[in-house]
Amino acid sequence: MKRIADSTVRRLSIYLRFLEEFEERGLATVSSDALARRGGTTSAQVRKDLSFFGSFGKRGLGYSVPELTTALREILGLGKEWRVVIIGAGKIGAALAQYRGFRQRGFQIVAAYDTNADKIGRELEGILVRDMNQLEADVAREQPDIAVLAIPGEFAQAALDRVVRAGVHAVLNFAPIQLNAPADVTVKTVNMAMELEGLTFALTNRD
Amino acid sequence: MKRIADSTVRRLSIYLRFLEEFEERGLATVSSDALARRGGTTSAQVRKDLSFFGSFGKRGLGYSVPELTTALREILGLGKEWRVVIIGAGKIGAALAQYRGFRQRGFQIVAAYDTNADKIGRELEGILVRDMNQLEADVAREQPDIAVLAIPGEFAQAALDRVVRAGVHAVLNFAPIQLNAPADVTVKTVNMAMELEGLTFALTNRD
DNA sequence: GCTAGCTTGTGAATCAATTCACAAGCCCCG
DNA sequence: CGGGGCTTGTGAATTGATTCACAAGCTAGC
Repeated sequence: MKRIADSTVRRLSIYLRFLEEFEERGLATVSSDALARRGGTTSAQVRKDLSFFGSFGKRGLGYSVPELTTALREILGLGKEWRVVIIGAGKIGAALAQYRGFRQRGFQIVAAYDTNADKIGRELEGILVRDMNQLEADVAREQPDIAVLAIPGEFAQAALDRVVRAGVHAVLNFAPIQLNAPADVTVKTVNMAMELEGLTFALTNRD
Repeated sequence: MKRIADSTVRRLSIYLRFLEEFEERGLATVSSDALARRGGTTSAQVRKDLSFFGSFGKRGLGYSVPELTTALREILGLGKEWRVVIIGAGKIGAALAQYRGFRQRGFQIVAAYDTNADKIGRELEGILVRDMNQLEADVAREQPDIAVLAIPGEFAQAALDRVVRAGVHAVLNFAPIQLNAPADVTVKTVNMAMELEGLTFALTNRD
């Protein structure tokens, strides 16, 4: 398949959210223009994005809301239940563990890990906190799909290396640091410091 | 000034982080190539990014680490102390309130707000939780620069409208929802669901 | 079953971002 | 104090993403 741009995938995510909203409101069909308006983009963009994956609409009518919803779920890989482990049972780990959208969208949090003896054995929002030393053995047995790094920056690269070596191919990183991973591993970093600097830049260079 | 792309600003943030690292290690100068290698980009990209803002290097030698650090801080608007309010004193609000990088980089958290009577008046990581009803009066008096939305999606647009009406021009949104704001307000959204879907897309369409 | 009115899907055109490539400039060494 | 070895800064070229624009196709109404 032709390489799909990151920006396209992000927009597909957005469209899916709107489709779910439309579905709730009982709409049967939706036009590329309606989707575009709702999402602050253009109808041509919507159609182009979808065209990478096939033909989902009916000319003159638009897209069937349930059909396009299903198609997007499939494209985004939301058809199966994904197993997630959280590395780090601190405040961020806790916020993630209780995040509704996680379970709602078919992500099952298998376990959390920490090195702090006070935390190991306790529960974090109903999820058992395990000893980081068990990580490799557990991953080999339970084959989680995604690891979430919720630990300080100075430990993040080492933790990434460990989960990668153990066989995880997708990592969501909350540590404010640039990580290096092999090409067959996808890493997405959520870096609050960077977002804040985007804001201060905008504030400083306004008008 | 020519409009600067978002991607450029993000990279400047990254460079700044590396420069701080280099400064700690005591390096006096750094070449665009060294910065590029550290950050997974190209030396031409680094030079082009910087060239939008001026000329910071010496040919044949590279960039003075402290000088470029200072220049980037200035460009990104990190020269002053910014005042931040957190809307929502739940788990995410708590994780943000205790986030080290926040204070370290000159962001002062002024207050948190919630509508839940049980939370109002308590402290969240040392920050007073105030009644959401006071928001407008407080903002008028204290003039915070940035509002962070750490509330469920269904309340986010209303909260955004309120902080904007009160005079805030920069918002960091953690609610998993697309927000609409006037052109003179910058909104950055951190949407975990979207990042996760980027991962499942990659996992699904791998090889 | 024909026409009017929409809306899709997609090449072509435009706009934006990245990479190339090289003259200009600086430093160090002899 | 002149030449060799680097590295910057930047137009030009390339690559990538978005927007345009229109033929093709569907629906509804009569």
